[in-house]
Amino acid sequence: MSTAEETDGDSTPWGEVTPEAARRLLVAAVEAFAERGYHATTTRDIAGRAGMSPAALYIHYKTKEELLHRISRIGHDRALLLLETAAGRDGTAAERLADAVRSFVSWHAERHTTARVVQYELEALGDEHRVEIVALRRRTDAVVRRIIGDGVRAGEFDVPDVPGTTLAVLSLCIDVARWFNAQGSRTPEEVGTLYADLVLRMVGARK
Amino acid sequence: MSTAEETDGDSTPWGEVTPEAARRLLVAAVEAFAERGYHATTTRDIAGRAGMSPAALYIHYKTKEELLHRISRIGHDRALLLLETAAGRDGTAAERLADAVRSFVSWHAERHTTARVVQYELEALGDEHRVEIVALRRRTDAVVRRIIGDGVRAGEFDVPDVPGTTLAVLSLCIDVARWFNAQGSRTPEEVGTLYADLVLRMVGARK
DNA sequence: CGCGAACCTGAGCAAGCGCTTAGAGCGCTC
DNA sequence: GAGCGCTCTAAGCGCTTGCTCAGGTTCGCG
Repeated sequence: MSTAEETDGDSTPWGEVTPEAARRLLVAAVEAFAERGYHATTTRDIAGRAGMSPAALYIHYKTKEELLHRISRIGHDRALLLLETAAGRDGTAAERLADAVRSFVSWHAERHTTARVVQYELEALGDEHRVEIVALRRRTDAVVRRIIGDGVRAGEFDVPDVPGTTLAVLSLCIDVARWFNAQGSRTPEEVGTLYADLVLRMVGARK
Repeated sequence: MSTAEETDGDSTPWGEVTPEAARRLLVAAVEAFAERGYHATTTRDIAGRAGMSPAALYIHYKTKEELLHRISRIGHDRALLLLETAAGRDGTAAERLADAVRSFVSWHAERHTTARVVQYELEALGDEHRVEIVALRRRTDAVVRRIIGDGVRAGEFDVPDVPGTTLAVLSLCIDVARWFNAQGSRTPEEVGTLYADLVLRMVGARK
């Protein structure tokens, strides 16, 4: 944990953001956006949380919207990586689906501050940036749809409506970011396990 | 449909809001809040959509936040009424749960513009108003939990974690407001039916 | 030591914000 | 038909917003 730097795990969440001042600003922005929402957050608030003057923000980022885009891009990349890793492992469709849901959901719970911004501030992005992010989300959808489709073809699952069920599964997982509370009684891993079970039921996985 | 006025159904969505100018403003606010979010919406935009000057808004509402509160209050009341009606009917727990989910979800799809504001702009409310709305949401949660609990006690459902499953079911239903698109390929009723089936699977209802 | 690049601040600009005020128009009653 | 209450508008106030810019500090490097 101390010497790890670019191992791409979750050890240093914003390790790819340099220099350090830019990372501090970005972390401050994540907190502020998650608490109040993008539009209700001022650049003065972000700079203040990072211990800087408002003008310092514009040395590292062209606009407030660019900050949101960086957060959204990195967050989507990480979430997609989690899903694709689980989907690519060996095992039955049920095992891969459970694994994917468990890691995707526990990430949304563990890092719910980031996830809230990533999942619910999409519409504040500018047109070009939004197009880029929407493409990532389509890949996310495709990964889940593929696992469910595999399970249906293998006779493991009973799913009358694959696209609809895919949508519902992803919607269920994403919404964890909205309600999860760190002070609550469940750990991120517990929520991940619960949700993996619920999703297996949704696709009619044989026990 | 033509002569119905105060029958409390969904025939005249904002029928309880009078006078007509106040209703026009409220409908305009719902559209604007749903499209851009509360904080990104200006009072000039709301008044403009209602065909009035900005000052006209303040004859009918004390502040912009009061508008949001009225929308949120009426929307929560309606959604809660749908759930309680379904929950209070005769039938097995599975029938009541399916009924509740179907009507709750198809309302969120049909009136997704309103529902988006109601469900996702909670945090923009002032402290007192938010407390009031949160109380309504707890009642919503209690209704669903009760049906699921009934089903477990009757041996109809297999649910290891009732509070967790209740949370997941409501989360799934509510999130319909976020992704539903009127131009999409599914009707609100189709989504309601699909979701009722998925929820019955989640609670392990016997076929 | 001298110099340039990188980083940051204090002050502030133009624009837009929520909301207020003075008064106009209109339909109602007595 | 004068007076009154209700509804609405034009104008604008005070403030905050995202963002800029000239200048200062710090640092590595010759």
